[in-house]
Amino acid sequence: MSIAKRRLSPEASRGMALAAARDLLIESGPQSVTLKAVAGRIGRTHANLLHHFGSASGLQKALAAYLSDEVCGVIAQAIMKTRSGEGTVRDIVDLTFDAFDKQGAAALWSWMMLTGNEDALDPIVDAIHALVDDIGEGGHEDHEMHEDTLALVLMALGDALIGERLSGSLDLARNSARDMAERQLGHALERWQQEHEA
Amino acid sequence: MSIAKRRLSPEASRGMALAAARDLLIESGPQSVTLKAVAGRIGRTHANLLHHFGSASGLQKALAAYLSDEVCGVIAQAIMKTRSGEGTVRDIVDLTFDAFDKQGAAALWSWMMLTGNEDALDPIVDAIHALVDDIGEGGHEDHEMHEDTLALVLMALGDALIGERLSGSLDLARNSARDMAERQLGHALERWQQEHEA
DNA sequence: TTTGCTATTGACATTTATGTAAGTAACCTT
DNA sequence: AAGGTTACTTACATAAATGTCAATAGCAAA
Repeated sequence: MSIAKRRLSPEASRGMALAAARDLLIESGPQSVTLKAVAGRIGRTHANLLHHFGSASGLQKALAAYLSDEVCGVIAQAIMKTRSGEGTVRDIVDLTFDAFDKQGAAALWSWMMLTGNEDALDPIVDAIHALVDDIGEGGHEDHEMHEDTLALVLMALGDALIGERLSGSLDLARNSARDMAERQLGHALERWQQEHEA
Repeated sequence: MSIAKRRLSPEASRGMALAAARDLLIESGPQSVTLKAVAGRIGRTHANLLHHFGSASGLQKALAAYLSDEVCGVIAQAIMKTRSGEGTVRDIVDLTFDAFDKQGAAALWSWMMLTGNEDALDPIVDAIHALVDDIGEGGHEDHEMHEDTLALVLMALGDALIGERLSGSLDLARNSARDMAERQLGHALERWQQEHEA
């Protein structure tokens, strides 16, 4: 009696579902990422998602890993370009801030905190750690660099959540936080440079 | 057939409910702040909360206003002490960070973002704005001070959400973000001082 | 073509949060 | 002490999210 649709490979099916979940997260927030909504976006049923991900929290974990790779990949690429002289410090800042804002990392983190799904945070932390390894690849990985990275990520996350409302209330430009982060990171990079020469 | 409990004034009832909601928010996250859970904490029924707050989102808004006043009141007090020489810069930083972490402001903001209840954010923004007015009360309210305030709040929010996980992953002390904020705010205060004298 | 595997579906069950309505009883006023 | 106001409760209704299970059917291999 059922009208089964075209069969996809498990990988393809999971990939479409995760992309749809990411879009839903960015557009409408974590609460809108339900099995029914995600399934509807890719023309499937919620039972189908349960088949592929096992449970709703399984989908959450998979989405966290998916988003982390995507986000950190973009940022790592920008850092590489900067190191080779092709990009600017501002590029790193913008990409990091965009990752949390437009790419949904901030919304995801809120969701994980809300649902108390701590396991799902692991892939994000791992991805950021890998990102730091990338930055310090030139054999230069010290305490201060880790601190500056922490500051950059914290400000990016905070800005994604309340930047718009708060900067407006304080009569500041929307990109004030990015400007500050750029100045800070610029100083940090100069410092690293000097230490590297010494 | 009903065993009606002792009648409280609407104000007392609302106050107990809001305190219980705050505790629940801090202990178990936004998702645990339901009508049933809050009512259970104060020995009432969920219908009673609907009677006092009109709806679930009415409770959310009331909680936002309640938390904002509480949090910003504490911070404003610390700033006053610092201005009069009784407190340190570190006190301001610690109180701000605690407000978002231990007092639940970060969880509240995540909740508002999650539920898309933008109206509920108004009292928080207003409270922070009032806080800035307090800081600049000595007739000293300029662009840079607003920027430094923004940076402090953003880092406090980010640290409350991911500070523990991230600092651990980067082999940093849990209070690294607070140390950085303290240094930044210290420099800013010195700068204000110099400009004030000039 | 036939057979096996499994992606996919529809129907049902469960849980939980929110909301409505009517009745009960506590407290204040007169 | 009587009566009115309303805080409070129980019972019911509704909607949405998650999960289970058997049945169907697409696709590849034999």
